[in-house]
Amino acid sequence: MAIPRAAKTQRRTRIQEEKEERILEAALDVFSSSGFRGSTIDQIAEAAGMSKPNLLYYFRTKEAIHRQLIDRVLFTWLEPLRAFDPDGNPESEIRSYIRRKLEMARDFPRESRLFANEILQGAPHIEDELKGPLKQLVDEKAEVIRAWARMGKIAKCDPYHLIFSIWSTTQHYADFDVQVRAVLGQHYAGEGRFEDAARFLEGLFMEGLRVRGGVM
Amino acid sequence: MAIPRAAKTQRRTRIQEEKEERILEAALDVFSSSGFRGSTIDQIAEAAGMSKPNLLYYFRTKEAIHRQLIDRVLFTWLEPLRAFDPDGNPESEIRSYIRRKLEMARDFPRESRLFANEILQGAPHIEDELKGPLKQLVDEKAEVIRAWARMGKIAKCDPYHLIFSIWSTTQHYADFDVQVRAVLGQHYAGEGRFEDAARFLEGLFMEGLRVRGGVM
DNA sequence: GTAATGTTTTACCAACCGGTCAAATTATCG
DNA sequence: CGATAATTTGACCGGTTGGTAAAACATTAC
Repeated sequence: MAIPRAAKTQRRTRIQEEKEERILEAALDVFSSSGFRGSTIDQIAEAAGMSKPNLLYYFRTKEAIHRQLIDRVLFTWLEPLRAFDPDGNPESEIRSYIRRKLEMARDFPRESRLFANEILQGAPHIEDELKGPLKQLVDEKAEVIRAWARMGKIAKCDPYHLIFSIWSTTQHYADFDVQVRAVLGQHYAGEGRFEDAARFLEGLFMEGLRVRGGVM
Repeated sequence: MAIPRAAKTQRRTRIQEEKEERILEAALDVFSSSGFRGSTIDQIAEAAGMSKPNLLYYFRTKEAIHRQLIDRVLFTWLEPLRAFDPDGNPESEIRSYIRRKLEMARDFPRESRLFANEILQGAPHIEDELKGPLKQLVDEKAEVIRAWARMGKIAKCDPYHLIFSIWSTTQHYADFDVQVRAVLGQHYAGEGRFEDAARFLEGLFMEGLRVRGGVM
């Protein structure tokens, strides 16, 4: 009997693991460039090299694929912020946070766009995660930044808007890649733009946060 | 005979103007929150309070609505950058550019999201405008900024990445509004976040661009 | 080998989608 | 008023969409 929809079984087979991985990989491609509503199961199935009913054997609905993808991405996406060390040196912590976020924009642009698409369209699937775990993490790190400012290690500033500005400036290179490419023209070639961006952003934030007359 | 599809006539009637406006207004709502592919004519028609065939009497295709909307938005969207004055004071020019972009994010978030959706999904409808008029304008203003740096009025920096960072930080408050709301929680209420953002961003960019040891 | 389980395919469905058509209705103008 | 043009509606169409059912096929366990 062929009842079990890959869920009834306790143990996942080798084929299941492979196929699910292939589906998620394909879905990342499709969802990140068309958004949830604009993507079709057929597109994902084709990108994954299988038929639609076959794909639906592994994931019962389009939502199920999307949810699993979002969950996975959200976790790794916050990794750099989690790594923010309260006991570290403020300058190097912020500098390396910027650098890591920029590396992620460079190396995982699809993940960034998947996330951006979701937020842009009102985050219908992840509102809870934003208000829960995300807010909690940001609150925690904001307090760290505030403490640094109190100790005079960096200029006084609103830590939330500081974090927003680091998010937006770095993710811009993934999310608005087409625009960046159009504007930079020939200078876009290769990955040089990421080095230029890193230099610019590190300069901006380091000078912008420097305590006047002192060293960070 | 009822042939004319609102195009054959030279003169637009009062009804035509009103209805077209209502359709574009409704389409802005729908497109900005679902993207092009994710939006349906039915949704737009319902939001505009008319039947689908009636809507299609004014705009022949879904693309036609979208194109007109994009054209209109793109023009006003670049207005602040156009206003950038080469002969003005660098500090106040940059400061007021930031402020104006932030005001637009506050007052026209749907327009920002429409644009963001389009870029995110690969800008299939406006690639030419990005590579043409947009690039040209940015090139021109980048040269202005570079000149200011050469004259020692602001710190040396890559003008393109400066512009990108102003775009991204300001538009973030429109495009990622849901996330900003989730993270700020109760502090999101009202429009105070825009004043906080303005204060933070002006500080960041003003200090970040200040020539060390001198005044801008 | 064979029986049980796991995987893939073919055929299909109801709902939705962008868009058309012709007829009915309403506004405009002399 | 009547005629003409502008607008609105309802019925419809072919193609796509998310998803299902069942049978065919492959794999594994004994």
